[in-house]
Amino acid sequence: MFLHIDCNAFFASCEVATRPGLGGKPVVVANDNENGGGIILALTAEAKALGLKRGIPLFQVRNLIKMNHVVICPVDHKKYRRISRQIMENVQRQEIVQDFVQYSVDEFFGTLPSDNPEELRHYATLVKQMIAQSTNIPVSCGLSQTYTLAKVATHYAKHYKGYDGVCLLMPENRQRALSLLDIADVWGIGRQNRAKLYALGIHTAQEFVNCDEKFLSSIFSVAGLNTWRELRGTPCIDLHRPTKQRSIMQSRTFVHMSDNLQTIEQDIRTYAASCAAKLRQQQSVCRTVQVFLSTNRHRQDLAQYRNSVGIHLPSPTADTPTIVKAAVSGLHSLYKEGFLFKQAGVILTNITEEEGMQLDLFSEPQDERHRKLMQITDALNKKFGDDTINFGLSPEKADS
DNA sequence: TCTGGGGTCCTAGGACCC
DNA sequence: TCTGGGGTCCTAGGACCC
Repeated sequence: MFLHIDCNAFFASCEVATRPGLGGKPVVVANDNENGGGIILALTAEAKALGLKRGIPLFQVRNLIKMNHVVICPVDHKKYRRISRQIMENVQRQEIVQDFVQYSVDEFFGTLPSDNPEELRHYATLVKQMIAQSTNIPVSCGLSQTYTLAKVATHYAKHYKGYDGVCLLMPENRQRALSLLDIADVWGIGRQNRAKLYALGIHTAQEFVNCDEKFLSSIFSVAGLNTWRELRGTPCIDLHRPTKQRSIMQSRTFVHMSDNLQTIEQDIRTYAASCAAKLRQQQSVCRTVQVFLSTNRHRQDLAQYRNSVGIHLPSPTADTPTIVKAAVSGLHSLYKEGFLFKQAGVILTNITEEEGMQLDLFSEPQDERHRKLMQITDALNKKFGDDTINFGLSPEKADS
């Protein structure tokens, strides 16, 4: 049986677990910036009870937050990654769950070697209790015959108190569970597919399951069909993924809209440099540097422009100056006067292993001095903090 | 005033080959 | 009436996820 473990309101739970005095209080985690922007990313049950929701901008609920003394915690991804790793290690050490994989910072999958409902429930409860004791993070567990069905089970474990955080979805109660589930709540059905299905009069997961396979394959891609098969009890999702990232991205929404190429360029340099550092951390090189630039899509009263460009490097590299230079040239090719920009970012793609990288016949071999410089920079930043040494962050020094 | 920031995979279509 | 017929590779963009 497949097991799915989902941390409840993970970011908010992490704050409550690590900051004394927050227990029982309404707490929201938001990517607040100095200007008061940002949106709610996670919230405790007490905050939900006040009518707050994930995804809404803080400025819309300032009064509600003030009146009810809601605690706002700035988002702290480092902390969440640390706690996530603890959970992972603790579950592995317990040796109950097999084929254990981390799916995201707050979700895990695995299998349990039993068909006996009571045994399964017992094991899942043990795992849940162990996580609560060792990290103070409440989790919900779902068990069923496929990953997708296990996530359905977790949905019920979360929303019905009677399950006490552990829900077992067996074939005999599957039809009932899927009849009560909105198709939009199924893993793999996003906004577009939901709209298509609603338009066809299909609203519940069971109605989707009842569809003819041939008919569905004319509307959906393989991903949609896999979801259909998984809901019918046939496992066909593989969660095995390469450990190294295949793209590395950094972007920001600006506090103030800007048409100033110089300041945007500064930001792009910073993003490109930190992407390059991440790339070296996983011992990889990239062949393409993508840059994107966008106006504020929420301001339909202003002229809109968004565009992106991919710069191909002559040979795969993780060299900061090379990547920064490419990103800057990409930005210059995108930039247009007469628009107020709100967001920009850099994405490194075409990532391969540093070992055995292919050199272009006509390109210069990687400058050994550059490599040394990168190594020393990374070592110093690791020892003394991320911003000890920066690269090419001021235009006049870009090529030095 | 004010609306994250990351990721993955798939597909359609164009360029190019013989 | 009727304008080859396969292939491969690459890329941008779209769909999904958290």
